[in-house]
Amino acid sequence: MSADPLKRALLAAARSVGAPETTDVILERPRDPSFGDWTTNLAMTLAKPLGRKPRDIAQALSDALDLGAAGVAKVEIAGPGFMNFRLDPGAQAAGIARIVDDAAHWGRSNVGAGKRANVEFVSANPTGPLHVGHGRQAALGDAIATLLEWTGWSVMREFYYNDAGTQIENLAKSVWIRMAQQLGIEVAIPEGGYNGEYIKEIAAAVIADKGDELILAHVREGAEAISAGRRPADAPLFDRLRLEAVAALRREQDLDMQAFGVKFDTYFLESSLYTDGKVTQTVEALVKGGHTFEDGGALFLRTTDFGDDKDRVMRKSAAKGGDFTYFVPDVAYHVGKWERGFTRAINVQGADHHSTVTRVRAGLQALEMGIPPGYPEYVLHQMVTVMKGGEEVKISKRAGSYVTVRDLIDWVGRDAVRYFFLMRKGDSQLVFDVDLARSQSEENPVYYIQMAHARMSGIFRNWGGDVAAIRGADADLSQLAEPEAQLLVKALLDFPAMVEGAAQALEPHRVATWLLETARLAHTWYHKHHVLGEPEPIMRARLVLARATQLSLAAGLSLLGIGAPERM
RNA sequence: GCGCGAGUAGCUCAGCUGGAUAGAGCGUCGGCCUCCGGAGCCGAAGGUCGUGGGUUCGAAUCCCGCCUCGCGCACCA
Repeated sequence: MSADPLKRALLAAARSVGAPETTDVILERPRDPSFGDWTTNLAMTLAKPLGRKPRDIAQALSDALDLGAAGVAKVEIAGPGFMNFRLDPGAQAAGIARIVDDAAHWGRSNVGAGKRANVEFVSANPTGPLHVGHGRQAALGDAIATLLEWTGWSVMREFYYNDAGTQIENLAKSVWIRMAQQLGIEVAIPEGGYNGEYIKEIAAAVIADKGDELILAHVREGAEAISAGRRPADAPLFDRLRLEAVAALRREQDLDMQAFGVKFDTYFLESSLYTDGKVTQTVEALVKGGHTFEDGGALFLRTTDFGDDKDRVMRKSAAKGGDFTYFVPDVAYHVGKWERGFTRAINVQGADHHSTVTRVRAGLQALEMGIPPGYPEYVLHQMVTVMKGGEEVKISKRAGSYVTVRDLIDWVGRDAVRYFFLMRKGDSQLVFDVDLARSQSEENPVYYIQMAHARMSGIFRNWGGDVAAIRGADADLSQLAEPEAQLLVKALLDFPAMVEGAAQALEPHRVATWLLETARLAHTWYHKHHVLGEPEPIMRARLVLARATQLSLAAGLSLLGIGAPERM
């Protein structure tokens, strides 16, 4: 029994005592279960419009309430005017019939009504393997996208490659230097260069592949130029190295995401914004709109008109190279998202990028093209600390200076990595305990939840019947009257509302919390009450509950991209 | 200094958008293996919700001040 019949009955009761047409009924789960199954503060909110005491109103509402229609066994008035409802246990348990009868839609809703949302996440520069922060973004972004899909949005998962700009230039220079070193030339990696193992691998691959064409004198000249802070004279070779390096790292990052089970619909290249002319178009539109000015040879956008604390440079002065700063393509990129028809754009990023939020939005507002001020939305997450053997891990062999997503997956497996990244809300810092994630014991929440699912599956294995054919009508669900069964039933019936709330708040951790709690209730019920070997009516009812539990746990796990094993 | 985030049990964290006696996991202590998987279950102890004010019937939750920690404050991305 969901809250809906109760809500309708209360609304009718409210009308009959003279409540305004606009009255809304808010039902909540009481914090303390001994207060009942549902509670409402309706009488208190009606106190002012009706000019009566809350407790009197509560009594009048209680008298007017159609208990049968509401599925309520008992109403209590408590405290300043709360109304507590205890549902009829049979009526409540009957609610789980719809879980097993229509498993494919359980937990899904349609508030998004097919509107288009773009979820952009990871968006790493192709300059190195993905680090743990990207892992958190991947887990968050993928889960948020799934949550939106479950609530009726049409979602595109997008990865934005910053494949233009200074960092890529540094990447190419680093590869050049490693190549030179491997050819016997003595040079050092310059300031700001990359020095992970993977750079050596790329350099070695280039030599192996194109060794015959390499002109040693050019390599030497380039190495010296890079050391002196310039570009190599052999521009075609430098270009080639850049492309090789970017391609190699994109392959590597793709493999990382594949290992993590994350699939993107679109890979968007920053460089395409330049080749398509979108960047210059955006700049022209901004200049035309009158929100720009020049100072010291640089072109500024007056972002302070839109809440920024200082104006930002769009195009550097000639003395600084005359390039656009990164946020210009970023604005052009988001114009593109809007033009592609995404009424929502959600960006999942590390909190260290939060300064870009105001800037990008300011750029979009300055264009005055009707984009809402809150576009795009941002989900920013705090830093991740990796702990192993009681100590913080900072170094990865391949990447050199940071722990990679691949390291984590290798250590603890995909499911545990996903869960650990999602069990905390994004805006709190996360301690990733590798030893805990790896342990196959009750301490590990992932195993605990998966075990609950496996146990339900185990019941069906021993039963031997056709699990998929189990229907609510096969059983008298009022048999599920024990406290342990009722608590589990309530948790299961909360699932759709939980999903909707998590989707609306863009907070996948609510799913993780729900899973852990529901798994606990499932273990407790399983331990206390047997399914098989009980009298037929009881067994039938418990099979339905076990099936509803199995389906709900599997649904919650799949929302987070985690497997639901039939056996452990 | 300014902006953003965090501060809740010994530890790691929830707290459903302002509700009743603030919860979970781990850890600690104490129980439970003839039982659909003990990779488990049950119970107990444990908190001045960083701090000082304010808003109201009611605050961990909203507002202001202060303290601590993290991140960011480029003509880098």
